[in-house]
Amino acid sequence: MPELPEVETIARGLRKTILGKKIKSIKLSPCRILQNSTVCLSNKLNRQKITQVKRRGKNIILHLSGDDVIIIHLGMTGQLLFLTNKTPFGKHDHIELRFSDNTFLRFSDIRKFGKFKLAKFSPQKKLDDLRELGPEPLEITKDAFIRLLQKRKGKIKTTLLNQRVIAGIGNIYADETLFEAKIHPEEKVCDLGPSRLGKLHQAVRKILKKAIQAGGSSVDDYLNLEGIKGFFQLQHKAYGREGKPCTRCNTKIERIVLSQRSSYFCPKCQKSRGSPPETD
DNA sequence: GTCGATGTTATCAA
DNA sequence: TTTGATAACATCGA
Repeated sequence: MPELPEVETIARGLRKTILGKKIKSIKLSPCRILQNSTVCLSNKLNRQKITQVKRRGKNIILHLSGDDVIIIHLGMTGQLLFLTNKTPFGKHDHIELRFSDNTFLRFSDIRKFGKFKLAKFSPQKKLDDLRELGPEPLEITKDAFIRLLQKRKGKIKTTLLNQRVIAGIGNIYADETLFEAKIHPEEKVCDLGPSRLGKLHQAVRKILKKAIQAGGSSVDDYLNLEGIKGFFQLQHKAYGREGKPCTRCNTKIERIVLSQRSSYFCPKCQKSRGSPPETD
């Protein structure tokens, strides 16, 4: 499931493989992933160069030589693959850009929750798809993070998953982050207090950075551009570890359902304890 | 062969 | 305003 570290890994790969290349042709099988008409897409993309590759939350943004951008969201099972040989379209392959040096960028998506969209870019106006996103977790300062979260009413896990609050965190990194910060997923954000929110900010930075270094987590189907797995799943301490011993205290990791998703946590390390008295 | 789990976002209801 | 449920979709495993 591509979250910030996986998407960042892919964006870095794209800069190494397709930056500056010219689109020669495009191949697509119409489906809901495509947000534009196929005719319009082919016409507009032809002969354009990839001038910039960016990431915002879980979105990849390819800037083109005109004032167009391609916005890609991988959903749950979306994959981007860089190919140097012509290989036939499989059942789950949906879009392919062919570059003038006969290399290819292919978008595959088993469950078709991904998005591929061509949009107009202007430096003044934020793109529709990105406007509602909260700040980048690796860019926001500790003070701003605390101020941002203090306003929220819900449970901390649900809040971390909300892209409008903070962008790029999904189920895996929410669980890993809360484990690192020793916070129970069901704890109310407003009960955490500035000191524990500060710890959480630190944990978010630590976990996301380590995950990017490891090339992301390959839980069932994530692969990078070259088709290679990430390594961070080997360092997961909470996610997917129900019944296994906590790496800190040996207590069995528990699983509960929150916002219709699994939440894994250590019942001993991550006790709900409300706001401790603040000394300052 | 059926059913539940997987987890992202848009949309709609409360 | 905010939260919660549901649908979109395909595969895997019990």
